[in-house]
Amino acid sequence: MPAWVLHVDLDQFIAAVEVLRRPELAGRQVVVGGRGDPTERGVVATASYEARERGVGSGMPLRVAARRAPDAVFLPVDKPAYEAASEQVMAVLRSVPGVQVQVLGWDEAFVGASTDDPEALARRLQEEVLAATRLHSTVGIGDTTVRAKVATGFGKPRGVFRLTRENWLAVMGGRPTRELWGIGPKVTARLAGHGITTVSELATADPEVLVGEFGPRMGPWYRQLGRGEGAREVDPSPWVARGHSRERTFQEDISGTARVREEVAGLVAAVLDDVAAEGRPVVRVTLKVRYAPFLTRSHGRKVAPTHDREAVTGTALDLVDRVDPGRPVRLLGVHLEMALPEGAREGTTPTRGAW
DNA sequence: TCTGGGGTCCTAGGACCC
DNA sequence: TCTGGGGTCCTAGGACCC
Repeated sequence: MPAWVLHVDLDQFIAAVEVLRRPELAGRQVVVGGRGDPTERGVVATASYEARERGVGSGMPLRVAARRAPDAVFLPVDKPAYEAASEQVMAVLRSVPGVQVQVLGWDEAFVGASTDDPEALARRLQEEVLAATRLHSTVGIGDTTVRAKVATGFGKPRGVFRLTRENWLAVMGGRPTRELWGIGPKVTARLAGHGITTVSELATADPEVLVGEFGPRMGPWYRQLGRGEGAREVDPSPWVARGHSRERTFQEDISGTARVREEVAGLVAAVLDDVAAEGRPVVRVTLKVRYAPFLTRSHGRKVAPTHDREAVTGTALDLVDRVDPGRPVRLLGVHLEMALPEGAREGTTPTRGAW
């Protein structure tokens, strides 16, 4: 039996979870983001289809969303609720016999399986997730992770779509490179500078041109993306975080070394709690500063592997010395990188989290 | 209109060493 | 006239994704 990769993606995940516990919101314009106050600094995490019709989309400042959809219901981001729903969904997927599950995020996962009828498996996954959680999903079927992920976009909402070596170029060849997973606005522009604007042009691009533009690693990888190639199997091994971070955008810019130190100390304490839960030592401390209006700088320092909270806090506070005391600060962030566990594998292809 | 938060990985350039 | 040079570590920034 042939091996398949299925990409399961929940439809409107965050908005759907909110509507499930507030049925009166069904059919209304719902915008989830920040603390749910559209007069505050913050952006849209998810908008319901009804809100999207008014031009509201992910990443948009809440203030703009409120202007476009003045009648929308604004809700705060409730991370624990989404995590709980996500765990339920993943448990359902894992309960299916003979499949391997690779979680990509709250609302999506790769499912690997050998079957003669991948569409039947896709429908079964959708039905079981719906029955257990009342959440609808779309499934992309592919012979690689890249094709499965892209296929999902053609199945939305609540559908199933198959993309393989046979139909990849017929379906994707004429489309813009931007539609590929991992190609954003910057790379799109750089490709266009070489006359490469479609997927088929990328698939057949001169490898030397791509290496010259993007380097020996990313150049060949982008060409592979254009061909829909990638991993043929899912990786079910447990996720091992490289680091943890906390950052905070202030509703009003702050200033003064004392205030900055106070905020940094609070952020470090929170991240240290996350790190402690994993039991691995800290090996690098990075302080992120966003000055008004929007200039971002980072200052990092490698440290000898340590579990000592005071040492880590001290390093973070030392880094505050690099903050310009004369500029108002809009955001502060602390990132702690941890030592990898013994035997952790290093990636062999460019992997943005999930590839 | 004014730009979140939590992640991952890659690259460039300087320091340092032999 | 001469400006070595390759490898590795560290840091800052960039790009992308959900």
